[in-house]
Amino acid sequence: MLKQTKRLSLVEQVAEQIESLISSGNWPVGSKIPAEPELMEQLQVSRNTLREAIRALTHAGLLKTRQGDGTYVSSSSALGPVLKKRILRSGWLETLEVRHALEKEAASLSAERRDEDDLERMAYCLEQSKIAILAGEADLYARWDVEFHQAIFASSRNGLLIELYDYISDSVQPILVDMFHDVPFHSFHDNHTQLLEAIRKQDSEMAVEMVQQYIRETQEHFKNQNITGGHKQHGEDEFLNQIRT
Amino acid sequence: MLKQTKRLSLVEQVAEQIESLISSGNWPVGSKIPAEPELMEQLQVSRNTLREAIRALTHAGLLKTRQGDGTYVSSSSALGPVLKKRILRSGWLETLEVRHALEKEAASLSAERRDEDDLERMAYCLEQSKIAILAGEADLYARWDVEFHQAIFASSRNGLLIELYDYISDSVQPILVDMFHDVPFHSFHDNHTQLLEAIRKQDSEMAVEMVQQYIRETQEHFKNQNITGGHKQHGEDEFLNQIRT
DNA sequence: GGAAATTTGTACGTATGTATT
DNA sequence: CAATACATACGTACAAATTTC
Repeated sequence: MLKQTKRLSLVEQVAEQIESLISSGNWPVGSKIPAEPELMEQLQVSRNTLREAIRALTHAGLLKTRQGDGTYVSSSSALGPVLKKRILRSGWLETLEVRHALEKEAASLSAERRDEDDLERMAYCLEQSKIAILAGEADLYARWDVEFHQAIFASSRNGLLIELYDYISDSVQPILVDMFHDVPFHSFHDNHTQLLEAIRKQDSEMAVEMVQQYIRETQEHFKNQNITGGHKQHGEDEFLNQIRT
Repeated sequence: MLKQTKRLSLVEQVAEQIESLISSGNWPVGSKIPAEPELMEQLQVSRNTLREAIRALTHAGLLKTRQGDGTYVSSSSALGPVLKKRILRSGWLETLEVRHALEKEAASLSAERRDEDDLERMAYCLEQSKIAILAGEADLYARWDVEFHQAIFASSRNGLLIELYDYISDSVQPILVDMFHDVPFHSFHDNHTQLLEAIRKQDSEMAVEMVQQYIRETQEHFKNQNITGGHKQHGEDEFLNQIRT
């Protein structure tokens, strides 16, 4: 029943062009795109056609328009916004379980594929987090903890895995930052040090075991806190969402 | 500080309404939605406003319009189409690695949470696949194999996990069906039988081990076939990295 | 407060593809 | 096959709301 249209509609062509301008970096995230009259001239289309294209990308989460001001790039990929919207309908536990699945895979792949630069990057992140611990700065520690995990994912050499983790990780970041206030930092730091060592020795099984260890600690925290709800607490502030994601 | 922009744009309101009609099942997948004039009347908006809303949902993959015919519902969720589009840019190996990450998690969770109905369903799927093997029907076996895995995911009780698997699984289905022609079925069937047994005994570690076993067989097949991966050239890099192990 | 810039919403006309008579 | 009706595609023009300076 489904037939493939040989020719894309004009609106889709325009949307494709704009999308490629965004993904290529010509229109960076946060930048203001040209006004309607100018784009009409450059793309040689009518206002209605241009508006439908922009509306499509706005709905997809790539653009944000502010009446009386202009239209701004809010994301470089359509996957992020959609995934985040879906995650809002899930409970914290569901989201964390998916995140953990990705973390175990990344640790395993990292142990196989990491190079010296990767190891150096991970070690640097751990050093910085150690400094943050000694200074007692929870926020700073959380930031370097995230960087550490992202370094592991980067060394997995799997772009899809990296991207999925980024979006899911963003959505559960608040709850994890909150957790850092109740759980002793050094426990995670010791674990992460062993995780790095396993990756350095290319011991996939040990790396996965280390990931599972801090996952268990995270889950213990959830049980103690008796958190059962969804993401709603952090979902209502979507209105004052900045231009940048 | 009265900051909140109280109202969504008219177009977004219309899009929301249509989206909820789709996700609620009032407009099932494959059905034809009312024509523009009728929707204009029902929603009390102008034609352009309605068209922008429909265009947004069309771009998101929820609707498909055919000039001269009408507009049809093509998906009940926005996540599926976007994820599939993203996967097209990845290599087969990348996609399979993510899929495997989800499968391991699902097997582990299933071992913890499955009930008797779940076990019954899984056992039934295995029986049917056994029948397909004896009849020598590869397509039929592939279908029941998919059903078996979906039964495992269903018993993970994690809606996000289930949804992600569905979309990713769809995208790699062709390559897996192809693989069934070269790999002895009974090897997978024996493995799956043990996997079911592990889930029945609520032995998470054994369940994960069984998943990893058939993953290894799948990867062996890829090495032998010298498949360079996906629709993109860069997929070859990931494959070569995988070869090194 | 006012003027300019920008997006929003509406109305109408024409063209083109599809199905039906 | 031709004619007709219907549905979507694309274009122009005008008025309104919002933000910035």
